[in-house]
Amino acid sequence: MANKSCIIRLSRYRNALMRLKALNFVKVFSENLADAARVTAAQVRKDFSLFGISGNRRGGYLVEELLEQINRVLGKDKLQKFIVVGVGNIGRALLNYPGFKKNEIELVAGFDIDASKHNREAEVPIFLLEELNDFVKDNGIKFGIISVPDFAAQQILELMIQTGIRGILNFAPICLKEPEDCVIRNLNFETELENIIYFTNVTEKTEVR
Amino acid sequence: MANKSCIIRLSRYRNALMRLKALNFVKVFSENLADAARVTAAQVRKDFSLFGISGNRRGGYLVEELLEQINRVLGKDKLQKFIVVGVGNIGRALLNYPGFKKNEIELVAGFDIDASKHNREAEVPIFLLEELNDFVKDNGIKFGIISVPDFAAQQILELMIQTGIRGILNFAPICLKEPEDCVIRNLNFETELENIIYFTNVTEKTEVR
DNA sequence: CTATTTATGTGAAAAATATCACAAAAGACT
DNA sequence: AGTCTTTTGTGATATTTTTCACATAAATAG
Ligand SMILES: NC(=O)c1ccc[n+]([C@@H]2O[C@H](COP(=O)([O-])OP(=O)(O)OC[C@H]3O[C@@H](n4cnc5c(N)ncnc54)[C@H](O)[C@@H]3O)[C@@H](O)[C@H]2O)c1
Ligand SMILES: NC(=O)c1ccc[n+]([C@@H]2O[C@H](COP(=O)([O-])OP(=O)(O)OC[C@H]3O[C@@H](n4cnc5c(N)ncnc54)[C@H](O)[C@@H]3O)[C@@H](O)[C@H]2O)c1
Repeated sequence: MANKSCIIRLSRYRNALMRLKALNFVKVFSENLADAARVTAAQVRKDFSLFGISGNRRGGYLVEELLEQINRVLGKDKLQKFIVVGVGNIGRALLNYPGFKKNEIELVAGFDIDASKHNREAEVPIFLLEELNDFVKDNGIKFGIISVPDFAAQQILELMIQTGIRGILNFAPICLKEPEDCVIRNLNFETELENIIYFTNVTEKTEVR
Repeated sequence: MANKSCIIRLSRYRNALMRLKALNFVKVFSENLADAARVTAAQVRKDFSLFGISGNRRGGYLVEELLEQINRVLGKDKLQKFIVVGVGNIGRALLNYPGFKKNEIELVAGFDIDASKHNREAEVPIFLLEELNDFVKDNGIKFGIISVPDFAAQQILELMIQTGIRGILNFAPICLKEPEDCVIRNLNFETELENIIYFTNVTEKTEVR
């Protein structure tokens, strides 16, 4: 089975292809995609090979066709709906972001315990947490985003699982455990910053060669 | 040299240790840290071994001491200052987040081309983009965050490099290339969501075993 | 129509990363 | 003081991931 980094790369190829398409490009070479995704050309071709995606020898790949094939792999052939729990700074930023819609991702509703965030008339409605269960079940939602404070994250995870959510992006700085039948990706900005700090310092020291 | 995932894990161990410390725990075992970071105990010990971090056979590790050692590795023994370019939804969320301060990370200023975002009296001041160069040089800032729209990202990267910034977290959905002497981490929410969509669908299909 | 060029597709090789498994150290118990 | 128990620390081993390198197919040119 494909691994996580492989799928990240597919997303990046896709991103590049969308831009090329917008510029009316017809063909693209593994070399080009490699540049866009910051990997080697061999990696690009190997990734495609894994999913049986093929181009034309000598002619490279047709942008339109390749995009379609990647879309199929990534489940972008249909709109994917997410709900957001925790409508604070991050939650709001996500709900306001217009870029998702262009990519077959839709954040359909927000949920919060704070009644002052409640607004069922908004373009993307914000409901009370108690309404989560019914909403998810009625609308067959499979995906959720956790953007509540750390101490509430585990509890929200359990609630989401109960309602039937199967894939979660977690912004709380707690490493949530993947239950049996659910995929979780923990994103921690602080960890990202610490990574940058470490590698910046290391390369500075290493440079004295 | 340590790799990226290894440093991510160190951050996670650190996060867990901070919580244990707050609860007045004195000792911790590799098994405990493994649980917190969702890895194996052998991995934890191997990671420590790589940095010459050692505990007491039989006695595990002393929380306080271990924390200090990890802090040293991660550069958390002194405050690390970041600037943020692009004070929109994401930029604002970051600048408002109080959690960074507790972890020796400080976002010291924001910069934006939009004059209406400008506010040099705010707790964290927001300056005009033109002021970036002097500010970074005068204050010896090494780290930056890019949270401008995708079309502006490359240009901001180049500007940051010129001013002397050496480590960057990029939120724009463009895979920026690492220049020679600079570390860049590209974070793309859409890619993260696509990852979740893919693996949720795959595990659903795989489950029919 | 044949030769040449060029980019793909993919096994084989190499490199990177994670796991195993167990000797060694140190506290606990008698 | 000696034995037992438990957990670390780390070479050896296994697995995963990436890169290499080249045969193969298609397009172009002569
Ligand atoms: N803002 C940042 O830049 C940033 C940086 C790093 C990490 N994070 C993490 O991301 C998460 C969200 O951050 P934020 O800045 O948006 O926080 P925030 O405090 O602005 O918003 C949190 C929201 O969650 C709601 N909430 C609290 N408990 C809830 C519950 N049980 N159920 C439903 N809603 C609940 C609150 O009412 C609030 O609206 C936090 O875990 C934070 O640690 C944020
Ligand atoms: N908000 C989200 O949830 C989300 C999700 C995915 C990706 N992103 C990406 O993160 C980045 C920031 O998103 P956002 O929602 O905060 O956008 P935003 O539009 O709210 O804010 C962008 C800010 O950048 C400023 N800006 C524009 N050009 C600039 C320049 N050349 N120099 C300095 N400032 C400049 C604008 O004035 C604005 O204040 C974007 O690249 C976006 O694609 C955001």
